[in-house]
Amino acid sequence: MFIYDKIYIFILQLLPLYYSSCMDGSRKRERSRVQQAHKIHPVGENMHNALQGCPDDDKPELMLPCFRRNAYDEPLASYSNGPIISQLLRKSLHNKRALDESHYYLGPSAVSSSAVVADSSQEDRSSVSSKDSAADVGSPGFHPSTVASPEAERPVNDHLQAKRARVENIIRVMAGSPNSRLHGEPEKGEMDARDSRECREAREVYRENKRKQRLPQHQDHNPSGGSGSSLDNTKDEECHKLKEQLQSMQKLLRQLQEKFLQVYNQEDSHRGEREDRGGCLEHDNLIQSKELSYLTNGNAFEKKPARGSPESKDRTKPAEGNLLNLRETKNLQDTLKGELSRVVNECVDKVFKNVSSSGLDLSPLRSMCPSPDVQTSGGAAEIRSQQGGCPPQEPPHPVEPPSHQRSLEGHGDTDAQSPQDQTEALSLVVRKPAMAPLCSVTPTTVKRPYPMHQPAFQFNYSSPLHDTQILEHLLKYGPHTNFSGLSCLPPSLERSSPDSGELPWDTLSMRSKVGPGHLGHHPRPSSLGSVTVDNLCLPHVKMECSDLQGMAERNPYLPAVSVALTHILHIQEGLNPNHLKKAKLMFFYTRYPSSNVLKTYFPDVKFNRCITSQLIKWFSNFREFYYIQMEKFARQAIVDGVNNVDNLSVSRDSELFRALNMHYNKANDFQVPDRFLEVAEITLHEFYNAISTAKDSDPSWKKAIYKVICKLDSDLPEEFKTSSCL
DNA sequence: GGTAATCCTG
DNA sequence: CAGGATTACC
Repeated sequence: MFIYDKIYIFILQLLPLYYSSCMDGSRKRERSRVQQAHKIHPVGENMHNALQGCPDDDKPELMLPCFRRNAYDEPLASYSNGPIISQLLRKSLHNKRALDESHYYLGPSAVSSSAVVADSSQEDRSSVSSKDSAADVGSPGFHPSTVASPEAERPVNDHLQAKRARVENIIRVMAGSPNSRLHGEPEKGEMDARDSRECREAREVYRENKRKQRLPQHQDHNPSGGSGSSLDNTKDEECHKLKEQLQSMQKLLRQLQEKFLQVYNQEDSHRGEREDRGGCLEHDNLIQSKELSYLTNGNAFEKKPARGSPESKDRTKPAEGNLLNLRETKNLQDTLKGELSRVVNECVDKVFKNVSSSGLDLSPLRSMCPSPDVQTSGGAAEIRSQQGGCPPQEPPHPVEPPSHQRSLEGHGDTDAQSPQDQTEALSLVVRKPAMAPLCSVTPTTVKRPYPMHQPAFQFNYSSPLHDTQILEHLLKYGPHTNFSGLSCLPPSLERSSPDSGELPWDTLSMRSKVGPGHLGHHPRPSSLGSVTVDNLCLPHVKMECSDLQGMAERNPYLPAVSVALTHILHIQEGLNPNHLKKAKLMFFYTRYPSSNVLKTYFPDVKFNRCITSQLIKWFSNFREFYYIQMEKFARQAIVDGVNNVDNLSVSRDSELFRALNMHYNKANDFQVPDRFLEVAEITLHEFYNAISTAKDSDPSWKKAIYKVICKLDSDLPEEFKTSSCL
């Protein structure tokens, strides 16, 4: 089996999970649009949809050894060079020539050593034939060429370059920004696949929603979590899958490394023979060595003589040649390690970034996860040191960092849009996901558009996303948590495949817990769903986290995971500032919510006696403020000489409303329902009448008013139920 | 007795 | 907004 075939297959195996984990914002927007059109909403999908969810939706067999041409044709067209793989393949070219020319040049059908190779080759051929027929192995122009003749080996090089280009492009696509797909309209097949996928999602959501709505909502406090068992099981499964996929990824890496070593050990045995074949091979080896040394950041090869230099000619000496081989092998190994490490890390980063790119600020994530940008520069050193070698770090792709930055900057403005970021006392070690409080819950439009809350996406963090938030949420809610109410998830992150262990990062499809940005402007197609009630069993999660963290720490290829998981251990529960904000907004509808209502509308809160009391206390405080304001303004009206209650009205311009709005809707990003104005006016009238009739002399004169007001509660919009953060 | 609402205080 | 005290209700 030839090295590039192995690389090729391996890369193609990695590709789907890359795609599955990397989804760009435009895709999400597109998805959102489609969802709206279909009146369905995005949700966590089961893993079964993983493959269909890939950009290559229509190629579910992508994971199989027999790859369809389309699986890599598309990436191929988008990118050009890939130094690392280029070097590897170039080297493999020499190896092949030296080892067994006929073996390879007989064509794919003759390659019987491995069905996988044969399939791959055939697929290669078919894939290339259309656009690259000149390089086709089986094409007429392709003939076994003598190694010594640079001219004659041109067809070979063409073919190999074609393959190399594909591998490189795949690598590049994996390593680079998935935004490449953004620049074009989604293909029809993709769209169709997506639509069908979303239909499945909708059904899934509906089921989950129904399940959630059956959750006990009575007030009997159930600290153990009435609905916890199944959810905990789900979380169990997700964590387990996550671990399995991590291991799968590691295994793939190891396998590839071993195969590389195997191939090159084999190569060593033929080294002398090859070297006798003439200067051409030697020349190419020199080129490769030199370029490898360049790519490997030169620790081992930095002193490598320049191409064609006198010193290089001496390399034909056996001892030196062997030494070189050893070093090349080592270097190649390191190169591969480094490259794969980078790719894996980038996959991880992509996962996080795409989660956060759903309208989230990414900067915190970048600071947390060694992003590819970082890795290729300063971070590379760390990785090298971790690996004990010096995996070459390919110079940063000229395109990639900008694309990342673009995507980051695209949402960067969300970073600044935290005028109302809650800073309330909050727990401590790790902040709960700071959800954007900025949602207009009413189905109507917001009073006015607030540019700062106009993200490109439906949901959006108003404050920088804490680095642990996503992973915290992942473990808290599980990869398949129904975030229907928070349907900001990139489609890619909602894919997973239970029956495929080859999608290691699919279950990293973290659901970010974000708040709806502008419900008014983006009628949320998620009314069906609701946030899965969190009955997190914290000790369990901690255990799982520990496992994951241990894995991550043991695996130097996953520094980002290691770092991230380290933070997960501090997951805490309870009400967070966003819950408070939500409660305040709910007050516009209900002044006297029952505990059942609270439980219904805070589905992401694990209710216990303390939490319930706290929530009730919140509303009590809200009422207190509300009545104080009413009394104050009623007395003021009397002082001001208002002699008719009919002259006492509450409008959005009135001082009373402003005071209330400032208290419950400080950011003023919520469209206060008109009903609240009516209730406020009624309350004001009640106070006015009571005071004007001197009923306030009675110590309990307010009770009558309370009795009236408590009947004026209105129903809460569904949006409150479906989203934990508004 | 338990729960929750209100009142009061910080 | 939380904590404590008081009160009301079941």
